[in-house]
Amino acid sequence: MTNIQQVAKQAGVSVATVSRVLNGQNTVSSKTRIKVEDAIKNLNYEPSMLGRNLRNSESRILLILIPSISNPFYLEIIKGIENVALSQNYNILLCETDSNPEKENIYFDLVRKKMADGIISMDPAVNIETLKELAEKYSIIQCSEYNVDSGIPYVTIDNEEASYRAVKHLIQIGHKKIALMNSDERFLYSRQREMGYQRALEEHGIPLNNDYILYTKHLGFEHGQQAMKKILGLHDRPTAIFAVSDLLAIGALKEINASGLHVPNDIAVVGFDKIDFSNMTNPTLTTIAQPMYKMGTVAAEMLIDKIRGNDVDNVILNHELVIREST
Amino acid sequence: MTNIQQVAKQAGVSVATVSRVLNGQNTVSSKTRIKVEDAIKNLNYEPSMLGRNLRNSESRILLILIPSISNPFYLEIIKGIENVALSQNYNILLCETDSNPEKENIYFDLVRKKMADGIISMDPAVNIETLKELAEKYSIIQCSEYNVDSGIPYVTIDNEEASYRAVKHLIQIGHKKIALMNSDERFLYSRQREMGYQRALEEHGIPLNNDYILYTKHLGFEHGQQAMKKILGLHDRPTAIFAVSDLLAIGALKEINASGLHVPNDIAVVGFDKIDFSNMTNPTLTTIAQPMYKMGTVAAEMLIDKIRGNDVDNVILNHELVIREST
DNA sequence: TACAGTAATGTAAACCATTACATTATTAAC
DNA sequence: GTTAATAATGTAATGGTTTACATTACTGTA
Repeated sequence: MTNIQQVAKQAGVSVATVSRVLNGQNTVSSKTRIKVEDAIKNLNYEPSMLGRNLRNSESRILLILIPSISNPFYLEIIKGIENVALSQNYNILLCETDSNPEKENIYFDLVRKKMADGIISMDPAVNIETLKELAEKYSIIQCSEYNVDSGIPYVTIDNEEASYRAVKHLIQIGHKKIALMNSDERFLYSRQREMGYQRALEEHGIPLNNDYILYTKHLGFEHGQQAMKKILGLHDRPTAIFAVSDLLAIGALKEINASGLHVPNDIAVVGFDKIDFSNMTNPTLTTIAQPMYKMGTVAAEMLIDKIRGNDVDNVILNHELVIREST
Repeated sequence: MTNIQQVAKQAGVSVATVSRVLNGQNTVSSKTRIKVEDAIKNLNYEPSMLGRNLRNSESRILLILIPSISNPFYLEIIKGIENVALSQNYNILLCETDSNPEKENIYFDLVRKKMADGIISMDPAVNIETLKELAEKYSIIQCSEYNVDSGIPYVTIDNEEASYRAVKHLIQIGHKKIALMNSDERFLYSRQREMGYQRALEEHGIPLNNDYILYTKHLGFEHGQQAMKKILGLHDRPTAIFAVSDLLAIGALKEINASGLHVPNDIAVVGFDKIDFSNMTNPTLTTIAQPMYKMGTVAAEMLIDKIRGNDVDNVILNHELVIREST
């Protein structure tokens, strides 16, 4: 494998000059530049990132922590991150934690060992204590899920308001018996969305009914089905479901269909996220659109900024209610 | 940031000894080992992958080339790859090419620049000439889609046979007018699946009808919808659809539902891949299950083997017909 | 006690590029 | 033609490991 010394020798210059040509510095005379470029072509030389990275003490790799790659919610975010990263000569390492602390730690080690320059964490179940500790030495951003008092910069949406709007929409089209299919109260977004749900009900004088609030362990399709089974078993069945994730909503949809009831005539359903699939179901799903791509680009910009040593501010992005066939 | 010299100094030994402790070599006396371990703990030392990688001329990163991260077909494969990779101390760089040669080239550069130790290509639209050239110098495996004469090792399934079985199933439950919703004939899997389709028809004395064979540009949901629209417009409508991808099939399903027809009573539908979502549709989708996770693990094992300098053989995995509500 | 043989440790080069600083070449001005 | 100023190039250290080879410390035996 050719290295920079061999190029220098072939071109009859010093390695410093070759390096300068490589990095596009303008202190090289065009005569020598051409000599060097010829030598590079001749020898088929490709500069080694290994040497460069060591010298520059950087890996040019960004870590993306997600709980599960199967949740399409993250896909658009990742695309956003990737585009910004690539444009700045960074690459991304996608890390699926399965919300498993051990796996998480393997990935944290990558940044400790200089294999990664920073982290964008999207895992709601991340070990926040470790993350805080890590954030003292390394560049870290939280995306979507965050912790207010951690001091770690984040980009997210206003979950409380989004949830409020979804529920208000259901109320406005005449529903009074509205169930909330929530995830796990450990997560901030879950608590915030529940608050929005409560606020909408209160504002319209609808009393809270605890039978109508369900929690699921995970945001998977099957969990939506299970939760919906419980709801269908209630003696006083709700006429509308607000699920905090499209996957849950799609599970609910499936279960309602299976029970012979009709959406939206018998039960209306609202989801959250506007994943691609929410448009492929029958009926299509009313949902809250998160600006996922944008969230990704912002997160990546924040992280790269932080890596460069700048201070970055938190960002709250706008959401949108998308009304489709399920309501 | 502490380095190995500082640890050596603190422990009162040489860097070689520290390195030996780090790499678990057994030529270190337990007395010194303890000294070194104490120093490591004291100084909070973490070995730098940058130095190590340079010295070892490796990056411990594997490149995964996929056309689109949005196609769930790849997700399980990726999980398989990742598990094997992690267990062998490799990390994976997920690269979405969008079947765009420029983007592809950015990623190829990573291996040229030693930023990656090898490639698993899953992109049917990959530039095979470049890939072949690259394969002479670097370790490369093709997964799912492959090229017979490229000399690049691959892991895949028997597409012709799988397709044959899917169509035969449709024939056995009484269908004679069976449409094939194919992708692009440029791709080997596409040609192979068409051959399986033809063989099944021939074997049962059903004449080929070219109106029943459609091609789509991409494997997306919308392309399935569009193709289905065309099919529904035929004066002699088929009674069954075999789509070469679940996403296409789901698009078809949606379109059939929208037109007021019933699946499977009016039109039966078979997909391909058994992605998670194929079980969430209404009705659930009959499909060919590819052993995606297994395919991933095998691909990763092959690649790591190749990186180690061993020769590897091609692998053909088994598929399975999963009969569900849509037929 | 001396010596061979083995176990433990150390020295220094290698991996490859970048860059502060030093040196040499060139240009401009008088 | 000299000198000063600037442009172009070179030298050598640096980043952090690993490891072949060299050296030293130990063990057991005669």
